[in-house]
Amino acid sequence: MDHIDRALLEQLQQDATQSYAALGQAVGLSTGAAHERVRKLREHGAIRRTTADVDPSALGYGVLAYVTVDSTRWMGDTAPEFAALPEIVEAHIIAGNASVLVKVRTASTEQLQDVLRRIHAIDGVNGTRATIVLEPLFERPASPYGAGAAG
Amino acid sequence: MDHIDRALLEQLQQDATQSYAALGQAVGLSTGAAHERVRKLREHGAIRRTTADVDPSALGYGVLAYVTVDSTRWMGDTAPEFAALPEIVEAHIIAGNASVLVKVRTASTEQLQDVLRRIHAIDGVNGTRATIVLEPLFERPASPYGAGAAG
DNA sequence: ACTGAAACAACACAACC
DNA sequence: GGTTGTGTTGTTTCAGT
Repeated sequence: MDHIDRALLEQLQQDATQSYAALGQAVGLSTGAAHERVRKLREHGAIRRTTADVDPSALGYGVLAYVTVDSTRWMGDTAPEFAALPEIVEAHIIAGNASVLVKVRTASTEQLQDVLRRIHAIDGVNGTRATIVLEPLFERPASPYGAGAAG
Repeated sequence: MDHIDRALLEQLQQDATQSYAALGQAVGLSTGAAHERVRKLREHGAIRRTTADVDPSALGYGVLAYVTVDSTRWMGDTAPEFAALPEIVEAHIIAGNASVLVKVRTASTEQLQDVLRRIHAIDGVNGTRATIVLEPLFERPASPYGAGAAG
């Protein structure tokens, strides 16, 4: 994981459709070498997958909310329960007042309410607090670059 | 935006590297027709881009936090200020107690503290509350499917 | 709008440095 | 680990329906 690998990752985050020739040129490598580097980045899990960034509103999901979940038990093994709700796009164990923070996309506030109901049905859950997003300022499908972290 | 388009979007979210031939086969279309459909989905913005999903920890970003930001003024025009901090991967205007919710990735808690310091330096900001993620249960780079929303 | 085929470009593998 | 070359595969365009 050197500076060339990081440059490749940055390029591929911006546009994963470009050819290995273009990719190589961007980082100062031949087509074959760029290809081999990317293959290894995939193999080692640095690139988890390459995916289409789909506009949620194109699918009718106009409501975005973050929900903190209170519980009466340890929630570290509840990933399957939350993942079973397709409207939940992220779930995290957090430090602080609540146990779990989830990110939810729905078509309507009615549907959001239904998701809250289903979260309440999960064993150990005894409370939720939803925060509705009025306007997304931006969502980068990206990890930070140029922020000085070491790989 | 019919059921075939939705099937294409789902396929491409799972794996954007597959060939148009495979894509067409998955949705019951010829190579050329699949290609034309995907071209239009890109053109109309349903597919914003195709991107590599990079593991943040591979880049040394092991700390994930959500920060609510309090302010003394309307924050609807502050997207550039927040976007200028590369560690901020999402920013939203929210309803509720705080004005803005941001998602932050850093290499360390020290670096997180530095981000908080720079958020405080934004005009109108008069408070932050950080919630540290102890363990991400899952993050889907996906919009929900099969959740009953209309396109 | 989809099909099928032909021209073109990119990928994947190999031999070598 | 890199480059350059070559057969194979996928992409892209277009006439026909």
